[in-house]
Amino acid sequence: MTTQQPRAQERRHRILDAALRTFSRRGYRDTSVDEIAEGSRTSKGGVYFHFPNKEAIFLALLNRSTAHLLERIETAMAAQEDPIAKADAALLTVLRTFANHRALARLFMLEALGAGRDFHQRMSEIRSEFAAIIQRQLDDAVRQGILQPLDTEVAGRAWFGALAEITTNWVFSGQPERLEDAFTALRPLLMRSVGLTSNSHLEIRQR
Amino acid sequence: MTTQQPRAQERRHRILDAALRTFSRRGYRDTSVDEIAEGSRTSKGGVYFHFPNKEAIFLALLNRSTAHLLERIETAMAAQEDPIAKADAALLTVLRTFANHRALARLFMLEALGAGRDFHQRMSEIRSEFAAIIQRQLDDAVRQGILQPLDTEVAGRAWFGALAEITTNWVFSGQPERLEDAFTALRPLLMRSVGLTSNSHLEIRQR
DNA sequence: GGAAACCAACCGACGCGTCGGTTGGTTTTG
DNA sequence: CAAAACCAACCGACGCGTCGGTTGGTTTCC
Repeated sequence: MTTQQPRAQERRHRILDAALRTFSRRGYRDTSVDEIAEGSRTSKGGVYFHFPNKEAIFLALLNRSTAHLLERIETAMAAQEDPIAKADAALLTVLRTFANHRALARLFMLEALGAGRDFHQRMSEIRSEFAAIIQRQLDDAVRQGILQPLDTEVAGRAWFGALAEITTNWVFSGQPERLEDAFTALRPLLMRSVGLTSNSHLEIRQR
Repeated sequence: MTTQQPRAQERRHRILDAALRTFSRRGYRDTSVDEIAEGSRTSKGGVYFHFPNKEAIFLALLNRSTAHLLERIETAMAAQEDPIAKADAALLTVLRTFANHRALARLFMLEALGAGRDFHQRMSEIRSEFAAIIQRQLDDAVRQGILQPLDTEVAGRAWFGALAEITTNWVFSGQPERLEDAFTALRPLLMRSVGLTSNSHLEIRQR
């Protein structure tokens, strides 16, 4: 293997970056591979050297983005002790990431769902993955006696769903201007929903 | 518009019914007009007599379905006195309708997003419309002193988002088997989220 | 009979994926 | 060490199927 890989690696990244830009601006179906090639200062042939087909580009992008987001979530959660604080940190991380990368938010909230049958399976997994992160923390909280027992699976999904709806609406309409603002209103709702009075347990933390 | 013949009206309905079936089974983009024509025992030309283009078919379908669902919600809400009960009835109506018409759920939760840019606007409106219905009831509840003041807009969206997530997951995975079952777990969460203890206010009502 | 409703056949654009060919760096060899 | 051989990476024109939409003629209904 004649080591020419760094250049190729970088090209591959460029392709995925261009794909994110274009998919999130024009949607999966309306994006042509030619556009991605142009956006990544490559050629169609170059794109097809790195990916077998258009679908694979999208899937790779989805996986890369998911992995990146999960990583950030892990880090943020690791900085917290309390399971509720961990769950809270996870939500906040998602919100902040999307707030700073609207294209990413578009991708996850709109385009990925609309990209067609073949991606539904993967999207279902990803959504469940995020909900499961919440669920695990709630389970811990119940185990530690912080929460009364409850259906944590539904609660995890409900929390995620609430967050997703706020985010989707922001993607659609740009409201509220600062996405994080919505969270200050959402947080007490979520806390109360699992039986925590606003100030009983969770102290609002740094930043 | 020179009085539509009853036969033509019926044909138009058949087209929309076929469109619902096909769009929800194969998605907007993957559905060809030929398929809709075939599914409605018409011809392509016949379809194009009733609708100017494919987009209009989808939009008409979306609007018809939305109107129908809103109507059911209105009816269900009218049977309740209490604003919280009204909100609850609205959610339950949505859930039941989707539970009985999975194709409709697919359409709203998945395919509508994949139909392209032009539909995002309309979908945003529809989502906001549903959230606003909840919001109005919460506002009433606050006004009547049933609830402590809270950000009802966020709460309305959060409620809707939680419901949507549960439903979307059901569309994806078929879990839980009976969609209504999820609501029995979700309801107390929602109630608590706005500061109602499970049994303080709302009595579980008939059916 | 004539307008409304319907139809089969047709058209043209578009986009995915392919494929023959190029490039520029790396390894081999005399 | 330099020429020859090699190869991963890259390029872009084009074939081909698909599909939205059109058209000109036919049937149905008043």
